[in-house]
Amino acid sequence: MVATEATILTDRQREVLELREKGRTQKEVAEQLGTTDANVSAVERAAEKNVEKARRTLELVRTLRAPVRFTVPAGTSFDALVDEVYARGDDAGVKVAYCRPELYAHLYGMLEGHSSQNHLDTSVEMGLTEGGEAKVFTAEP
Amino acid sequence: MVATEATILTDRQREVLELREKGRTQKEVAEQLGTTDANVSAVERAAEKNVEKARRTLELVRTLRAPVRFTVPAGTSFDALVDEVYARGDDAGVKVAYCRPELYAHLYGMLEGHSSQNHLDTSVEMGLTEGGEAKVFTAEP
DNA sequence: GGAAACTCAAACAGAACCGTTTGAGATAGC
DNA sequence: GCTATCTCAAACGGTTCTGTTTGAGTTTCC
Repeated sequence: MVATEATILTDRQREVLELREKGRTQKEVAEQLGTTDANVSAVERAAEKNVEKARRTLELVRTLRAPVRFTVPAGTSFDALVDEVYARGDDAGVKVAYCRPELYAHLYGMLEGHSSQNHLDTSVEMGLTEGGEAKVFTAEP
Repeated sequence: MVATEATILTDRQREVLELREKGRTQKEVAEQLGTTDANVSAVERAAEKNVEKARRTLELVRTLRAPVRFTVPAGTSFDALVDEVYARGDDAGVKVAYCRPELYAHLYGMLEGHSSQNHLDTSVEMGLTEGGEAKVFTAEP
């Protein structure tokens, strides 16, 4: 049995996840635990939600610990934005982990909701992690 | 500002972590948020606990998803244990990510509380992850 | 069509967690 | 010694989460 201590999963959730991982159907798990399949489904869903939360938490922390942070004003073009990211990385001694076209595409994807015609609609807060990943801090609308 | 949605950190915890990350003292953060330094300390502590929980959760899940699992009986020597791990990995087509002395040392460290004189005191449940990491499932005493 | 496996939403009581306050105690630098 | 910084524990009211039940829907395979 795997221990749950100091985890955001409950014992029940771990139990269900473990049996399901072994290939049991929800009904089989339900019978073994003395409950209904609908309940197993619900517990499994809650467990997955928690795992996703844990994943996002670690990503948030990595973002918070970003050693490089700066704000780019509205109206900036993507070309200028890419330049800015490289420049800030250089200043702080962080090597950006993307080549230019990669970074361009990455930022374009992240900022789809904040841009039109290759220019930013709103000002955007950016960061670079220790590993050189580019992050956008501003929440999606 | 960084978003907290779908995370196990609360907005308050993220707020404190963020300001602290910028180098503010707890008292400065307390003044900015209109509370006491003891409170900031408590919130910061809760936040760190949550981050640790998230880390352990992901590790637990990686363990649960281990494709190779087996139990080693009490009395097994570390030499035999190491052999067993390699054999099980071979059987399942998983390449163990350690060379022999590494694996030996790794297992020795993990099983310190469960062994004496190079032999296991108790039976131990083991697993190999997809990446070939060796895990011990049995909880520490 | 029908059965099997699974999902979804609403409701409920009990448990866990939150931020905060209070008061006391480390720990380090001057 | 004093001060600044941070920690720790106990307690509190309030919020959130948990597992469960019930009843009704998918989706998928035969």
